Amino acid sequence: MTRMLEDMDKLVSLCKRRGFIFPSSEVYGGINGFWDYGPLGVELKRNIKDAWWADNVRLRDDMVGLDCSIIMNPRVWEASGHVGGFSDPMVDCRATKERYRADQMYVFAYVFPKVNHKGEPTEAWLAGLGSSPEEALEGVEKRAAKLAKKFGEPTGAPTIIPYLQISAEDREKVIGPATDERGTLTEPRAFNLMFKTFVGALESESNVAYLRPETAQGIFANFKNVVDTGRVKLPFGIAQVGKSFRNEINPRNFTFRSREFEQMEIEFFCRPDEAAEWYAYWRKSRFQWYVDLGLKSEQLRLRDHDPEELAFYSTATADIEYTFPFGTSELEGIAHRGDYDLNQHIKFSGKDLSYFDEEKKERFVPHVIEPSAGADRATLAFLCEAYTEDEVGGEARTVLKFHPRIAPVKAAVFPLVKRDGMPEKAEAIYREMKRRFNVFYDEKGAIGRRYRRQDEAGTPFCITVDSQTLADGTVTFRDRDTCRQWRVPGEGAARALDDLLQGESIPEA
RNA sequence: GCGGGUGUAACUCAAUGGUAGAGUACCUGCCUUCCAAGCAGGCUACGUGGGUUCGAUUCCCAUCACCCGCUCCA
Repeated sequence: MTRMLEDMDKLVSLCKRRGFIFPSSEVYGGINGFWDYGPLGVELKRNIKDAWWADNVRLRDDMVGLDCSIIMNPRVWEASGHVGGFSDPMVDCRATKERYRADQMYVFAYVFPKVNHKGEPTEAWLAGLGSSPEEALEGVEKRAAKLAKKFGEPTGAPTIIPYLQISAEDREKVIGPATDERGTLTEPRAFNLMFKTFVGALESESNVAYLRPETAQGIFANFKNVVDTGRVKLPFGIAQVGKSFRNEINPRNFTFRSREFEQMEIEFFCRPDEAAEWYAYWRKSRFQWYVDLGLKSEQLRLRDHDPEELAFYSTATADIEYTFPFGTSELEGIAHRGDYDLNQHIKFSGKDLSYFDEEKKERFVPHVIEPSAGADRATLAFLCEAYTEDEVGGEARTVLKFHPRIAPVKAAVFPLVKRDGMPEKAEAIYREMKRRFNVFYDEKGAIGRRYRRQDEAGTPFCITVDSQTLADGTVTFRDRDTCRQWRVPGEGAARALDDLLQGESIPEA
């Protein structure tokens, strides 16, 4: 009998109780949007990152790794578009996905003579862009003239209102600069996405720098270095795992949206004519990775973006989504980004970042497929998926059913009782295994209690030294999910554990 | 960002205008031959800062954190 985790509270308190995840700087009251990984959590997350690195980098012939600095030349963020509206209030258009500076947007309220069914004249609140109302009017006049054909000449000059002074109610009437639809503009918001800092002791505008909001740009910025030195040939990918920072307005849902988080990103470069194929490949391959590590349930899905949802430079994007207790959210995005990013860096850096194909004697800017995953989100999804409540011998138990590959502790070694030389035998096995696996030794309290403790930590196997061990040298192995036990020769215990961790199934009862 | 809620021990919760109690967990010892056993002992808390009051964990205000809904989400 298993049950899906129905709310996050249980997981949050388990994470705290067992040392997976703590609120950051908790003794000072915490800090919104930041979390710390405890002894078990750090092992879990590291195992997930290691699995990602092994499967996507080390075991492949077409991938190399990279580890870039978190603070980079601020021009990188101008090229990427992240620095565009820093500190200025911005307005988003829901229809066109464009973003405007609110202080450069003016609304022109026209009144046309044609009346509607209520007998009221037609109003049109047109938004225009410019550093002054006059400049903004230029773009708007044409659209007003078009409307005049339909509704008659406006009854006078339009009322000019800076967008920043529009009330929430009136905002619904405004027609965005690039649409004919009303009410698609959001309220003006300061967009301090990036954390700002200063390089050097002096805090002046000239030495402002940013903590990276994504690891991807470091890869693009190093594209030429890797091509020149890495002996790589298209198609190939560059992978990076590392911290990124976003000053989220509204961190929520445990670690899901944090201000400091860790990404696992790949930029896979290929010929433009092969990009669609590689996109399809990564879309499938990345989804399967989660399935193979245990996200087998219906909670996982792959969702293709609608055309109107795509960034303007992307021809296709898919999200790998997981249904958490708080809702369905993105674990990873796989985006076909075309040659947009490299071209941006070519433009801003003035350097040639094109690639010369020796075989075809062609020079071109490669296209890129970007599978971008969140390590913390993956960790959280694996925790939610693993969380199980069942019954053993009529007693409720909480167990984290992690895939052995990501389980923080691979096995626990116990003496059945603390006498007759059992602790010594058990500790010898523990010492031997510790050289290869993260294992745990425990001799305190009743055996059942020790098993349950390991269940809550997600330890897949427990190894117990008992009186029969003293007689014939065998130990018992106990499986976390079924509580089934079987005997294995003590000398072969490490190898037996290795086999089990490699996926060998447990013996039949 | 808006609205609502919560904040007492490691966890889950009580009580109280006169500084707090339980269960679980944890630690020590005894006992114990396989799934949270028992006995004895022990450690640990009123998020933070103000205010009212003779006295505040309790009332008020602020702040911080978390949760729920809306909003938002490169």
